[in-house]
Amino acid sequence: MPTVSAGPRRRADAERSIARIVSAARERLSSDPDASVDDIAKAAGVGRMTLYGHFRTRAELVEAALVDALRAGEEALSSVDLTGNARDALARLLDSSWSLVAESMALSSAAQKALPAGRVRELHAAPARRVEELIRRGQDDGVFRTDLPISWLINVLHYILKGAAEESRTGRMETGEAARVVIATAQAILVATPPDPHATPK
Amino acid sequence: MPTVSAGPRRRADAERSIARIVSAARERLSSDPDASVDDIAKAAGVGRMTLYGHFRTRAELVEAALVDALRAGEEALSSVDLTGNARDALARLLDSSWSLVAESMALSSAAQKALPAGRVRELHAAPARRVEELIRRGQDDGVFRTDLPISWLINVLHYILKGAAEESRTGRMETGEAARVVIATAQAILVATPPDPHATPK
DNA sequence: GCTAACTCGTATGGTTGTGTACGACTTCGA
DNA sequence: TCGAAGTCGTACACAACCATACGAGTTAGC
Repeated sequence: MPTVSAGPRRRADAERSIARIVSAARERLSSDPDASVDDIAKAAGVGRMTLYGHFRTRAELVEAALVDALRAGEEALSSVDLTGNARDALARLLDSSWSLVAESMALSSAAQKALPAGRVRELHAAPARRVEELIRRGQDDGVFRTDLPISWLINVLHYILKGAAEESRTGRMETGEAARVVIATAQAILVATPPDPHATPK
Repeated sequence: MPTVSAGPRRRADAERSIARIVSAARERLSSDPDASVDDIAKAAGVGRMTLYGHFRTRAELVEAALVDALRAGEEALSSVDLTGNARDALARLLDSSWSLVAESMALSSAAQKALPAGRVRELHAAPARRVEELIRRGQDDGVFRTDLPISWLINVLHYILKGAAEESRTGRMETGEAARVVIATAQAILVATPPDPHATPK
């Protein structure tokens, strides 16, 4: 795996090529999950053979692109302040996550097809943990609801983000509007309704 | 389009073949959106050539399958009582929609790829209208929120359903649990929070 | 029972994409 | 500067898939 892991010391130009390839793979796959290896090589400005010299299969390439995108996302999200009121922290987190998810949505679906089942979810474990911790804290504080499975609460946020990304991609929603809508929707799902006026009798 | 539209009178066996093909197409494409024409023909128990005799291209076949699935869905949903409290009506509608969407999710994605852009949404217009009317009524009754675009409210329900379908498909959520979770989530999104405890100051 | 409609197998052509092989050229790095 | 590492083009093998053509057999419908 010549991604970021301990490389057996490569030459400088090889390093540069790999960087350009991974970058191009992210860019191309993010706009078309079915982009061919050839497309990506062209976009990277290298020959297809060079690419195959570093990534033996398409799957390896896609995984490297996804890992890189996740790394970049992790970096961007690590600076988000998650302290204080959980409801507001959630808003801040979503505000920063929104564009990241929107951009790498197609990439994820490419990975879904090219990688063995479960691998994508496995790679998303770290970012998911961040969300999970925030939700748990909100629950402990009595701000978030506890009557639905935590795994669903985590994933539904992702589905909402993906949905909003598609709305904006196809021009059905303004990009600026999207953040507001996503946050309002997510809060509606997560925030515990205090009294519940005409609660359904059990 | 040899689907349901006024056929130029076909023979009985042809009619039967078409029915079997469309049915097989629905079944196969619903479990694998990339199923080949050959797969579908085999599943229908007919030769590939027979299939091509009725559907000139793959796109035509996929569209026929989608139209048929939508027709079946429309039929099932037409018996749902949407009167009374909008919140409860929504629950009934989702309870009936849930499994339909879950089953035809892959089919939709197949259509997304095989059909020209926007065509899928066009075909979904009728079912979407049903949801829209319910939401509007709920808004008029003061039961549903009005601070988010109606198109988003409609689509987000669909995203939730798709999400729940995936959760259940990959075994991360019980099928029985899914309906409850979907309904609770959808209600949280749509139902207007009466007081809003610590409203964000404008 | 006769015709037209239908079915079906096999073969063929064309496209697209993945992955490998070979050989020549260029660039890094010590 | 010299060897190794890297790059690159072309070509090839291979596999799917879509779509068409031909021709022979089968069935429905009047």
